Amino acid sequence: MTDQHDGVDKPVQPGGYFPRCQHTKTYAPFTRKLLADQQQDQSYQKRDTTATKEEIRVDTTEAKQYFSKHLLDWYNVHKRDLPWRRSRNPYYIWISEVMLQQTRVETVIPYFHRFVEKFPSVEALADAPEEEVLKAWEGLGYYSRARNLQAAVREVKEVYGGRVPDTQEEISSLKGVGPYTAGAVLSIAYNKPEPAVDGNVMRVLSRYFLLRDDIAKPATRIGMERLAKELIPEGEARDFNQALMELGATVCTPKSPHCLTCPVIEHCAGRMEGAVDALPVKTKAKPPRPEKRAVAFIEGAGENAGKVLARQRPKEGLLARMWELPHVLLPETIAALGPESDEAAMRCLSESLASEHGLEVEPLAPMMDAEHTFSHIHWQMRVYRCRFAGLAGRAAENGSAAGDSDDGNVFLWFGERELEQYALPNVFVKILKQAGSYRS
DNA sequence: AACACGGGGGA
DNA sequence: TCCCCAGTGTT
Repeated sequence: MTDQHDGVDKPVQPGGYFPRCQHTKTYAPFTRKLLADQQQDQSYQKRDTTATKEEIRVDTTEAKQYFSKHLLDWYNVHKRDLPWRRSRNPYYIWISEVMLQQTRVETVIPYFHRFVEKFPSVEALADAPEEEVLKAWEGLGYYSRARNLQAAVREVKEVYGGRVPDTQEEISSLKGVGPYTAGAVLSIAYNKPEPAVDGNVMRVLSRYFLLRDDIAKPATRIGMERLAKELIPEGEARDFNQALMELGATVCTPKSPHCLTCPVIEHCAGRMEGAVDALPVKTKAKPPRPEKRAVAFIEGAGENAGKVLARQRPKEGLLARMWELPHVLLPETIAALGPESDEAAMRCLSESLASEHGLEVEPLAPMMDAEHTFSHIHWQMRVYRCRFAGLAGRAAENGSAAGDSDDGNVFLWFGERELEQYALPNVFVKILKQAGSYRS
């Protein structure tokens, strides 16, 4: 946390470009104005008649104009050559923005190329089988993004005649399009003066304007959007919004920011306060809960020789509709026993698979360990080699479609061909690779 | 307001 | 290895 924010009123400090204010939180003058606007627009207008307030307003305007102009000039020289910047096709911009949610530029680039090649238009994506879209997203994470994107694209095709909407109301109503993505597409594709506030932007603004509000809180994002919108120079929304994000991504980085090359260092309030390293303020997420899981590695025989039995996950929830090796959550009583609990774990694996899926297996011996951390769960997995002893109700036939009643209960023998066709969470790709049953 | 939802990169 | 990153939807 910050060293400044101790809940005690600070005295007004003389000197400096942005003298500290007499509040429990120490804001620069125009910072206070931002918050005042947000909370009490009218009362602020009335108070804004004194000489002191007048000066503050002038200061604010200058600092904002300085920021916008220098940032824009910098961007025109230093912008990166990114695939989606070579197009103004709103559909491509949209794809890139959805992929860029929670995901780095370098990671997204190869996915973006493959995705637009495979689904070059709204119609192509709308008409594609969901399975193919999920496969194209494999490894990118947050798979509901892919599902929501396709649902939204189908709506664009049917309701808007294939044209990506260019109004806040319409585009925000699409699945998976929140405040950030809406602003990004409207500004970048259509040059509309809407803010696009992501993590980069909140970091940059919190430092430059010395905003100590917790960026994890929704109310802070609302305030940032208001500020970001004010900063957009007339007719320059497209480049300005990208400039703001570009600065956060390449200069005003989370750790060890490159202040000496920053185009707006001269008026950066965070820098002047020596508070850059402490900003932005963000409450920590709680650590992921640990889960011990037993995984069944079941090799086929006869016509399924060389294949491994996989299960399709339910259509809702974690890793929805993706494929995986069958596995079960071990109860605390077993998990607490530690590595010596293999006997108990194997019994639990066998019993759970039988009762939950009608899958009969005989666990033979531990094979390998694997770990996977989601943002909220930590999986500690032990893989057990198992002998296949039958699947109740229905044989594990390749190619059979899953009915609703089969949700979470569909099995398939996975070989090379299935690996190329169906999406698996990363952790299972790694397990299969390490098991040496398949080539990469 | 709190939680669910992946995976990658850097110190 | 551990720590950090961070949009949208749901409850």
